[in-house]
Amino acid sequence: MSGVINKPARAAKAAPASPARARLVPAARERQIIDGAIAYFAEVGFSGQTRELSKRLGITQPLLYRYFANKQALIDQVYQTVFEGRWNPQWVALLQDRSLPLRERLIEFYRQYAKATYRPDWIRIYMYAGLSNPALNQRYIKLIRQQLLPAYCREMRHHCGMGALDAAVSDDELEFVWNLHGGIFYFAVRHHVYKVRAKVDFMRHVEFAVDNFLAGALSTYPKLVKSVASKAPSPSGAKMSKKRV
Amino acid sequence: MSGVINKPARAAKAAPASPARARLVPAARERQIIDGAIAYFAEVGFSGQTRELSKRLGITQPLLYRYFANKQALIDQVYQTVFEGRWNPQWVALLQDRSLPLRERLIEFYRQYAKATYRPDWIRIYMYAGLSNPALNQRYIKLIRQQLLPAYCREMRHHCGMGALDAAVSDDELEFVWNLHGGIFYFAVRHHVYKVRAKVDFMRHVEFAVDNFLAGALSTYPKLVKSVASKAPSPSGAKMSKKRV
DNA sequence: ATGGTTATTTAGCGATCGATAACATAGCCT
DNA sequence: AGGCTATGTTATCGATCGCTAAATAACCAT
Repeated sequence: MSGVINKPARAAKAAPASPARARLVPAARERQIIDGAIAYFAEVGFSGQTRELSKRLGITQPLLYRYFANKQALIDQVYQTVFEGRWNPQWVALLQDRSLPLRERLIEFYRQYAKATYRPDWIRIYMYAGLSNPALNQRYIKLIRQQLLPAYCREMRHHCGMGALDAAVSDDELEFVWNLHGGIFYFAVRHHVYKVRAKVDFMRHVEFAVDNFLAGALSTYPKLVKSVASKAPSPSGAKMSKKRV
Repeated sequence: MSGVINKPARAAKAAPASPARARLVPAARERQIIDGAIAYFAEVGFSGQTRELSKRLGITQPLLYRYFANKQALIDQVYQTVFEGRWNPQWVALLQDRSLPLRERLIEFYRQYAKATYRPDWIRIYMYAGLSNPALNQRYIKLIRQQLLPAYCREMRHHCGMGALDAAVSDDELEFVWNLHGGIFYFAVRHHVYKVRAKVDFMRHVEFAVDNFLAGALSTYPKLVKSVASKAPSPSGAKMSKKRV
């Protein structure tokens, strides 16, 4: 059953719907392979076989090696396509747009952010990548930590009425807002990785999470900033837990 | 370089320190294999090879098949050992012990819970399992959802002064408290999967997360319960998001 | 000591997987 | 129409992996 798959190649000529066939311009074929690889590796992980991938694409396995030097090169392209193509620099501006209440900004941000990244392929590839080679995740987290969260924290200060606090945000503050971020992210993990069907609407979950976070922050966030000022004046000391966690 | 590793077998007789050798009683060998498999599979995933595992154990690869029918049987034992062996039923009692403030209960719970499960092997195997076969994660999440979170929610009601509310906890409430749980869990994921070195102490992170959660809940949680009462009187309707997330 | 039981090793099969070389053909240009 | 270029396929190699059968050696009872 090896040459059989070629039979219907003639039938579909101008309609290469999903199992695209026949001659393609290299750019299109490469894109098709990458898209297929994203879907395939997201499903089974990067230990998936190139033969199975090519079968799903409706092409032969050696053809993959015409477009990618080896399997790792294909995987790298998958990484790059998934991670670098879905970051929207305007999210920072959205978070800082004080013409809207912070609550609305956060909810809108999470709607857009979730639409871009909380999808099966992104989440699963992100997890597979983290387990096998976390370098990319570290870079992505660095992006969040340096681009997104500082703006986040400054808006939190403003939200709590701590005016004119333009000092650099502390590690405690960054980790603190990451708590909201992580809670929402984990909702997506439960959904797309563990595949537990959600019992509540995602945006409803986000609304309550944001409301609770902001309500609590009114009293908690100032204490957080204060406690950091009286504890560790150094901007970034790598102090780790005594108990291993 | 195949038979070379056998050379020092004779030297170590009563001191099978780490690379245990020589004859062992079956129970001990089986335990040793499982422990080694947990460490190995946690590191490289379940696609790791049995030959490499046996090399790390200091035994030959066919010996694995004397103790386990096949690789999957060994993996199943790893699952069971890791997941079933680290759940403490007393956690529910701890959460319900009203002789302590809820804040202290939650912090103490997360210290114990993290000590048991927020470790590299547990977290990573949990993730690998979720990606390849989420059935176990679903069972574990069901355990949390049915054992832990209902008690959690009832204490939240009590915390918010909503006395005598012994009605069954709603899906909205369960998802809501899962937000705190997920935020803390994600801290461990960042640490053990993505391997970003934490900049703040874990328990310090927990304290602030719990404080913020409880402070916000005073105003948010009652609204949550109210909104659910006016919206969906059915105890568990599987309403899913309109937008896919 | 010795023989029997059984834990452990040696050797190797069959299937699979990544990768390569050689061959075939679709499509454009003149 | 014919040929040239580049896309795609067939066939296959070498390494790896799960797993098994047969040989070996350690421990225990007598």
